[in-house]
Amino acid sequence: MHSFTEENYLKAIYKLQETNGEVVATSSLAQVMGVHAPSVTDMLKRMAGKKLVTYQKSKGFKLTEKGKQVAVGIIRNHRLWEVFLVDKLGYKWDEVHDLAEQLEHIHSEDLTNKLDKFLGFPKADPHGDPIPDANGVLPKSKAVLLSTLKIEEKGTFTGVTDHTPAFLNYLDKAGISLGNTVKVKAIEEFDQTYTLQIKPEKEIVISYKVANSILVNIA
Amino acid sequence: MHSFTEENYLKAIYKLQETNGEVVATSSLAQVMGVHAPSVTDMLKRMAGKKLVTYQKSKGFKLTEKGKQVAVGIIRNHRLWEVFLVDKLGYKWDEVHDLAEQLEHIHSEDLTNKLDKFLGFPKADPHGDPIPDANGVLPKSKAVLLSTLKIEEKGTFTGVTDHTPAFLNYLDKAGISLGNTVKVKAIEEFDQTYTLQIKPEKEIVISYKVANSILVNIA
DNA sequence: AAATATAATTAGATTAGTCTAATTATTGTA
DNA sequence: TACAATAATTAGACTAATCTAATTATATTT
Ligand SMILES: [Mn+2]
Ligand SMILES: [Mn+2]
Ligand SMILES: [Mn+2]
Ligand SMILES: [Mn+2]
Repeated sequence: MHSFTEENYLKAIYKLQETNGEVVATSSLAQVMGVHAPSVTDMLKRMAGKKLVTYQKSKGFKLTEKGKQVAVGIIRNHRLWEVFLVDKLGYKWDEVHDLAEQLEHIHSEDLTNKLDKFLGFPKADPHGDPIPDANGVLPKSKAVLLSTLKIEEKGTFTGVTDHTPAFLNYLDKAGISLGNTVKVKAIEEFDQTYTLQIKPEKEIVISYKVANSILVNIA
Repeated sequence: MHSFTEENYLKAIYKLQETNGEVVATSSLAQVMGVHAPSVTDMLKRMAGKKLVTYQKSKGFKLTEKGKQVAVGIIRNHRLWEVFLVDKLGYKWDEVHDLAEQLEHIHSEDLTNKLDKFLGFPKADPHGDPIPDANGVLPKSKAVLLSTLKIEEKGTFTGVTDHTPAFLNYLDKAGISLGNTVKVKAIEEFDQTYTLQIKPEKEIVISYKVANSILVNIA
């Protein structure tokens, strides 16, 4: 079908479009793909030929509907495999991303769907990211950054925006896990440090940087 | 580490060495890899440079110890994934080979070992082929071809030498599954057709070709 | 608007893995 | 042993994905 490389470009474009708007620049893509700009220009021209992206010289590019379908399919694979690794094989949430980067490229819709069923049709991966369904529909999340909450507001910890093992490990050590209820007890004026209540009698202090990497659903 | 292509060459050489003796010919390998002879010469020269095989111009090649280790590792992956697909995802034994051809190339010893544990350290894959342990040790099987049994001899069906879906499906239809006890009731002089007793009161007739593709452990 | 800085593309090369056509080596037979 | 058949290698070319260096296009300042 498509090469791993093409699939990785599609995924990267998809994610850039999600966060940075419709049109993606050569340089951004080069950066996230870890290649130099001319490689991107070349690759994208080839992919435009396959109708996976639209491309106008020096104007950037965006995914076609077809390209988007493929991208979402890979993301579905990635997140389902992450659930498998954590729920079934006992991996920790900070260990699974690189393996899922490999497993996401196994080409079989049937396998993906059987895996989905085996896992009990999970709605989110171990990091709280939503899993597209078999039709490529991605549930729209209404989670917001913890850093947008005001004092006394409450929410449920549903995801992270930083997926690095370093950050995930920090959360483990701090005792914050997906599903926890958090209530903002105080926000330090000077440096935006947050004091949170998690569990009835546990209070913790986190930096703004941390609060800005945590997603919550407001209660 | 190694490319998928290299891994597939190693696996193919390993299997050729198992069945056709130590030294492998360019043409045999070209045939099983589905490429033309010059591609093999090229590839094998590169692989000799990496000390995966030894190569003497026009004299054929064989795996080094290092090459053998890699090959056995891939085979371990392949067979464990086949067990996963059948035992956990509900695939049938004739459907899993091509998926395992993809999954076997996931690079992670740790994943392989966790999968092994999750599956309960199986000794054999769904086709009865032995699974190498974490040290690459492959249990030596003493299974023989059903076609070597004499009248009134009994055995346990433990594997197949033909892995095609067509043959596996035939066995399903004939009602022969791994683990079944078989007893040779008659062998037709004219065409070597076998009459077998499987289960207390069930007798079936199979061709020589079939008897020659079934492995049994003599009781 | 012109000058400068930044971003993107083109040109030309490289590597892995493959091909076809031509050549050389090995093997089997007369 | 010499001749023919078969097997293997070399030569030269192609594609996907990458690179560096040079060039062109766009954006930002003065
Ligand atoms: Mn991930
Ligand atoms: Mn994830
Ligand atoms: Mn198989
Ligand atoms: Mn098998």
